Amino acid sequence: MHTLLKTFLKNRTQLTEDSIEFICSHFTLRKTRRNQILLHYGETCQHYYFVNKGCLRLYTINKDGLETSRFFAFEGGFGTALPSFIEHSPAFEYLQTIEASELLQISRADFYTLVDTIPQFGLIYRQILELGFITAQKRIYGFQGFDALEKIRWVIQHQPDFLRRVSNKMAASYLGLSPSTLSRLKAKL
Amino acid sequence: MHTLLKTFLKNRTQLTEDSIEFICSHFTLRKTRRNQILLHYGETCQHYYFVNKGCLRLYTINKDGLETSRFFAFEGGFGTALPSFIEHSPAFEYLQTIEASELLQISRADFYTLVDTIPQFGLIYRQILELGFITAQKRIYGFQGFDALEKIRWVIQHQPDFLRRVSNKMAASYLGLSPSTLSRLKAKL
DNA sequence: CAAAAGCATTGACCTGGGGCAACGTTTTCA
DNA sequence: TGAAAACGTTGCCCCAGGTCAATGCTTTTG
Repeated sequence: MHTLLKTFLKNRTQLTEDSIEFICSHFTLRKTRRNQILLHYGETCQHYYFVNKGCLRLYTINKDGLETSRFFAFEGGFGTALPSFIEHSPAFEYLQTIEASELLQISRADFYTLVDTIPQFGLIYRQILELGFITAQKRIYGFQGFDALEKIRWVIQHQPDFLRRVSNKMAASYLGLSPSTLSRLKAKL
Repeated sequence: MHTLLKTFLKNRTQLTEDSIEFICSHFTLRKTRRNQILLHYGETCQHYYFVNKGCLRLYTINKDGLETSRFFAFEGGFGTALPSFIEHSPAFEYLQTIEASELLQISRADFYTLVDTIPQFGLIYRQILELGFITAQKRIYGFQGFDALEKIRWVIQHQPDFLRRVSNKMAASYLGLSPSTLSRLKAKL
């Protein structure tokens, strides 16, 4: 059950088998259905999730009812509503699994206890933050000045499975395009 | 010379006077001119900067020669080309002071030594990362679905001094608008 | 397993905001 | 301090990509 998570941990730091077991023991399995919502807008996020199977999506709905996808985590990735989780404040976003999924979840309290007591785990958290920061920057700034076609080429290049895995509608809302435009342009390669 | 930095540190954690002095002793003063470039595209960023006076800008120039401003740090703020600094790799951006400025700079090596040896400083770094992450998210996702006028209202609301302090051109490149559009819309309040 | 709801695709039409250029003002620097 | 360069503003034109709607396909659910 914790195989994938253990691999994740081993790939990032030197940790003894015992520490790894100890860390893993704080993660519990949660099975979810397609389109199941884990966190509603306005709720405070209490868990960090590791995706064992399936896919986690972070999104918002603006005042006009328009959905915007912010982030997707697939197998082997971590995800949560980070601003809410960090600041312990109501989220301005939703968290859902877009497929039937298996998540390993850890509570906020346990998470920060591990961060503060196991230096290696603190390091992993720092890496997650650093990487998250960099990835977000790259996506955003990489997109700056891109037209619709360039954005599509960009995802195909950087996340080859993305368009296959995610619905046209969600992909469009991630790229900041209308579903029609994405559909039209995909038809032209 | 280190007054502002000390205030910054004191506001964020409990640190003894000695630790604060010790931390500050690693920051050296650097005076720069208007439009002086501190880091060129392709160079590896070796310093973290604290702005004592003036303003630091992070920007890129794309293949068509178009400038995009990514981030501004004013008095009392930290700034650097974070992806390059973190990954110790060539930057895909420039760093400059857009006014004559006084910066307190710390070398990458010293910075990470402090992070690793003074837990409180590690905590401050974590806070900077968390905050940077959240701020970036808010700016980006806050802008999603905003039209030009809404973006302008957003900065006026959240960074009232910004439009006054920064040239029309730079503000436009930060907001993802053309200078003409920004100019036109400012005229209509 | 059939009705209903949701999604993808595509055509017709429309518009926000970008590009370009002209002109006045401000900044730069020899 | 004066010529040159850079910037801000504004008018005119145009197009990438949005909205809306029709059609057919796929998924959901009672």
